[in-house]
Amino acid sequence: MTEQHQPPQLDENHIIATRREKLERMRAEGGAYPNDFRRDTLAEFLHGSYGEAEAAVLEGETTMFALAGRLMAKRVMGKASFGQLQDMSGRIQIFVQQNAVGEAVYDQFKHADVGDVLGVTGTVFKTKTGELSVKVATLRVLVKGLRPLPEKWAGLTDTEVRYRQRYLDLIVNPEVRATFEKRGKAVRFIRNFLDTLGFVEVETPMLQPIPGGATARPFVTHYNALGRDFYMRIAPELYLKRLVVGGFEKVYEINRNFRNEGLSTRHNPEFTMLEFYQAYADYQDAMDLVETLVRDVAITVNGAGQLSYQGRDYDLDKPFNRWTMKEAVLRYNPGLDPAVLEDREQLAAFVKSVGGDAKPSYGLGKLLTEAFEQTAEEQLLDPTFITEYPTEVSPLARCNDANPEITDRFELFIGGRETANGFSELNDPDDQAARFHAQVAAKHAGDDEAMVFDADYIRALEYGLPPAAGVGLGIDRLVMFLTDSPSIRDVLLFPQMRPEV
RNA sequence: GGGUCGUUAGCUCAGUCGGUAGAGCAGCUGGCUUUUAACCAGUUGGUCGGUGGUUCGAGCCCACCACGACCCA
Repeated sequence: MTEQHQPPQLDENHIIATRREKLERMRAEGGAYPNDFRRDTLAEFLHGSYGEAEAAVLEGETTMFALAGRLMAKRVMGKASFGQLQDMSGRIQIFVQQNAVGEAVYDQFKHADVGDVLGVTGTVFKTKTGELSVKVATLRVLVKGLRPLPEKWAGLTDTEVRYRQRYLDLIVNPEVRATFEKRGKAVRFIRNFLDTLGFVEVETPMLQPIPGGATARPFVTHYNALGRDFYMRIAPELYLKRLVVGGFEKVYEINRNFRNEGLSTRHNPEFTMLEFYQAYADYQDAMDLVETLVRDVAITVNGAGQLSYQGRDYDLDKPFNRWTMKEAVLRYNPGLDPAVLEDREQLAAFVKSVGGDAKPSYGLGKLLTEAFEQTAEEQLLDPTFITEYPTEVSPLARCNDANPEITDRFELFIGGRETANGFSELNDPDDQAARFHAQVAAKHAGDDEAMVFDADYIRALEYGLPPAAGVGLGIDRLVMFLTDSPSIRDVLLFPQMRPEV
């Protein structure tokens, strides 16, 4: 019994050792990891079909069902026992009687452990407390669980273990599964929403020779065959706009971006963005589309436009606020003289007074943005579009026709967090080249988030990018909001963590 | 990067003034044919995150390190 299947005892305790002994017994009897059991129903189906039926009616019910799942609770009383079986659809109680299944099988169930995967057949009935249950006819242990599950009452609460061992979190915390099902539903809805409007979904490179489309530090990797470094993309933007040049006039991509930043409850180094581009549309059209999309995704996922996030109520059915950046700064700084926003020295002093950065190289636009980020951003709880972003901080956006100091750009804030960013695209290749040069200069001046010159992108613009609007929308932050999740890690199945020691 | 808090049995947590390491659940043994945190009796299980230090003696005090949570940048 002690020979061939015994792996090195690295992480053993007596509970695991006991379960291994049970496994060895199963191996010896030739039934350790079978894959010939087939279920024909799910817990949810049984509840749906029989949950409302009277106990007396079910007594005549002879239909045999086969179901399988993880044993989540076990209550043994002499010669009759109850258990809870959990499958992908939910849980259902099973009732095992010695004189129904025989002494050997009953004994097997008595020694089964919470965490084992069982396959059972049987008929439905209701207990005297009225709980729909399966009266077991046959029962097999399909998979022996070697590690004990977390304690049944307090459960698994250690956030570190929950994130590192998400499978365990999913087994014992049903609401985690619900969050990720909502996430899937939201993404599916967004695809369907855009498809219906005639957008085409595409996939563009994640491994890029020149990182572009956003101001952020990229991850660097090495391409052996080419003998040079490549970058994990920080945004798909420049590729998607090349596709608009190529004639994909309504195009989108939902996929991962990578930014070389710290870890926090709001940031994960890889995150999911929707980006879409529409030719012959401007940022106002894009705002309208985003507003509809966000409202409808909430209704699809949660059933209503009204929802609660971290204890505060939100009503997405109401029109979203639309303020300019200056309006937002003045709104949250009631004593501030609007003239200050037009004077570089006074504005720099103000920015410093509210804890912002005011480097000598910053112009009025960058200082205004600092003031906005310091004093307004996190107060933008109800969905709010902020417009009139300074050109200085918007290297890819089209300048406003009436005022070249600002761009036709918006950001959407929900719950104090930036959730979407969109603008009328800059399609003048000479203007774009000039802004790239400014970014390159900023990079040389020490801004390691500044952009790199992308000559092919300029070449594409020289063929002619139709007038267009584009939007990036953070899926993770949207899902956080929709699922009332305080941390981005709660909406990522496997959030980035420091490696285990 | 800085601050605060945390790390004790498989899980959830206690641990007094520095003086032999505790509970519940889980596990094991026995009893129990409608339980549902089942119950009753008995019982196993510990490198107290790691490394040093102070001390006759450290889970507890000190230093450093690792990982995590929260706040700040």
